[in-house]
Amino acid sequence: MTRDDEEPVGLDALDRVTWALRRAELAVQTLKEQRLRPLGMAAAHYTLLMSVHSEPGLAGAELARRLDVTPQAVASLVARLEGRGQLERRAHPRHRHVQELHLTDAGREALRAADQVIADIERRITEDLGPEESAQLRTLLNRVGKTVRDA
Amino acid sequence: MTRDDEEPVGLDALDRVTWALRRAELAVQTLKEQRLRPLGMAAAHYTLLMSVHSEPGLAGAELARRLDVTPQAVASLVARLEGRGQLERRAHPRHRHVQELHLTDAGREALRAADQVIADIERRITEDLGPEESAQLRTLLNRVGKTVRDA
DNA sequence: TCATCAGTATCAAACGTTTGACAGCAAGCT
DNA sequence: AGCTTGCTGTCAAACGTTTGATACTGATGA
Repeated sequence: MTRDDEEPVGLDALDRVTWALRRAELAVQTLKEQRLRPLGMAAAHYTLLMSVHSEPGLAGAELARRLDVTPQAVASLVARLEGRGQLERRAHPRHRHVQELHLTDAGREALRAADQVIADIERRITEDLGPEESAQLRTLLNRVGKTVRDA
Repeated sequence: MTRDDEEPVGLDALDRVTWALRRAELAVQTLKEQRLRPLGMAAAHYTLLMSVHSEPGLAGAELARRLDVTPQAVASLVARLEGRGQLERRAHPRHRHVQELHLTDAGREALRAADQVIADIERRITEDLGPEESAQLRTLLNRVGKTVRDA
């Protein structure tokens, strides 16, 4: 490296990949939140319900790991959703201290309504990109995730 | 659309583009935070310093719009960075109520150190992807952002 | 058997952000 | 001039999350 990199600071920061990534994610998240609000649901609630739906019966701590959030954050969401009757905590058959998480019928219905909204956003994106480039974007994003996690 | 989409809920949610987007952004953000911590700086601080560096002299509210955060969040960050002597607020020449934001020398130095860390992460990603696909990823992400913002 | 260890859940406190409301300043208009 | 409108910055309160600490359970190994 004989090049003279002694710039005061990178001036090319605006067109970095991670910058574009942040902007895109922020925009998507904002739109989701906005569309979900009329249904009385936050994006975090939807994410949690969807996770429980796809893998019923796992514990809060385990769920927290999958979503990359703290166990307390999950507990907070679970408490709220349980209060609404959309989620239910059952005692684990073997480990008494552990609680399995399951969706109630009301929870399934709420998730169904929310997922229509989310799926619509997803559809708008994939239609704009086209099927080929959507798949490519997914691949690239997964590769970035893997690279960064291994760092 | 004669297809029967009456699934109880999308079971394909795990390989949606927006899901991959969330995972990737989360991983990148986590790594940034982790690498920036030893320097006593949060990712939000870095972002703010970088923005002020690239466009000095703009007001807090204007800065908030560029970063897609609330003015209060900016004010909070500015207060902290000003307390550290990395940022300075000057009275606008015409509008007395408005305050221009400028970096101090200490701020420039802190930004330089932080940017080495961030640029290293960026480099790791772009090297892993290759220049061609990095550019493509950037393009796709920008398109997603634009599509979603127009929705 | 008993002791240690890993994993889960819960509590309390600190932190950062959002929301809502307020006051000040400049430009535009009647 | 006087008035409205738009934008700015600040304050206070509510909310959600993280951090740190604690109690309990089941499994592991001496």
